[in-house]
Amino acid sequence: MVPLYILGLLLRFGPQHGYQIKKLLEEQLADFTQIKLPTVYYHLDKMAAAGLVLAHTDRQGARPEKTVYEATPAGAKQFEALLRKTLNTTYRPTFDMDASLYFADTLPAHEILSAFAEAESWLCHTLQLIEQHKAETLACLPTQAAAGAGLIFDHHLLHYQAELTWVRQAIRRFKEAAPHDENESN
Amino acid sequence: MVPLYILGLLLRFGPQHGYQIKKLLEEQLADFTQIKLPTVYYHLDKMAAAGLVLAHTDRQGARPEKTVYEATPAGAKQFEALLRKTLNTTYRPTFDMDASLYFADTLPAHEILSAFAEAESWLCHTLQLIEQHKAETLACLPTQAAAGAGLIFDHHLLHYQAELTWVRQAIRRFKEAAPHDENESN
DNA sequence: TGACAAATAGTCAGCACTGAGTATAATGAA
DNA sequence: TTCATTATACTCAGTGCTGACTATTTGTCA
Repeated sequence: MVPLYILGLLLRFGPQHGYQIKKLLEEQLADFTQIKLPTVYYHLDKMAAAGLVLAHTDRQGARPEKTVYEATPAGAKQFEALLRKTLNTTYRPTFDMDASLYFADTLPAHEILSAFAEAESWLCHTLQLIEQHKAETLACLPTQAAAGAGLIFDHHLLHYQAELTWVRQAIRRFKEAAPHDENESN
Repeated sequence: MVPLYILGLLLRFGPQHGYQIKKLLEEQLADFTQIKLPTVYYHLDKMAAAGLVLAHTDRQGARPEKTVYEATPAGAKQFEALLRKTLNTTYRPTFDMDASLYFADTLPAHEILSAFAEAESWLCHTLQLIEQHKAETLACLPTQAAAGAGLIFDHHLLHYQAELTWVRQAIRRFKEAAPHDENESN
């Protein structure tokens, strides 16, 4: 995943510092990835060793030197290979929540319910946020790029929507199972 | 995640070998986690060092010795803490697919479409599989345990459903964008 | 009864990732 | 003018995970 993003950004926007790549990731993909700066450097170093990117340090005047990375032809080839591979990955989610539900009988019902209640409101809020980002982003993007971006936004929206549906279902079921113990406040 | 599962299983089913824990994970949670055997041992060792589990090797006759792990009271406490923490984790998905869509303009439309077509049929198939597992599992489970398991199954079903909806939407959009080039077969 | 597969029970080296830290440059506020 | 943030640019040690390997035991079919 990470090498694909890095190579793609280098090819699309030209040579960059590690820090600039991180910034590009934030500007363009903040909602969809959480790649950290050391991760970027890790892969840049690795790809430099593999000849997929060229690292040349440049020094301007008395400034401290920076390292600029640039995709090589081998890198461009690798980018295409990764792109194809990624396109064919299958969806296989795992949810942390599931573990706690598997052991749900160990916890009092009201604790579970309050966790779910918070999840519900967070999801509502997040859905709105993403919807807003989508509108903003698509507004200032050329049409052919907007198509891909729009799909990515919808991908997340659909899954957040599904999560919300599920959380509400869970709340209903827990309320049915343990009709009412509202008076337990720790 | 993994320590939570391991401690929970040790507390629920009593002392176990590493291999037995792995088998329990497979029998009970195969659809929801893909924890590997070395991962189990890694965490058992760590938790043994931390005093959360007790490891005692037992030898029967001339057999080679095995290591049996058992949750300590400190382990039980840690289990509860992890359970609470996990219950309150927020849903934040990332999808590999998104990366390839972000660079979709680099690939010919028919390649993308065929990848999505395969994804669609795989999702349909998987949905049926999970539905079937759900029916089987819930049938042979006591009612209060079935509640948690049912929710976990529904969690996955809803998200696979969402993914399918999205894939179909994507296919429609790509077909609109690139009306017809059916005649490109590599 | 020997022979081959499958289950059982681990070990270990290596990879991906990141929190915490270092260090300088630009920018703004008092 | 000085001092504190913030932005820039990078390093490193430590964590979690797992593919590939080893080795024994237990069927099971010929």
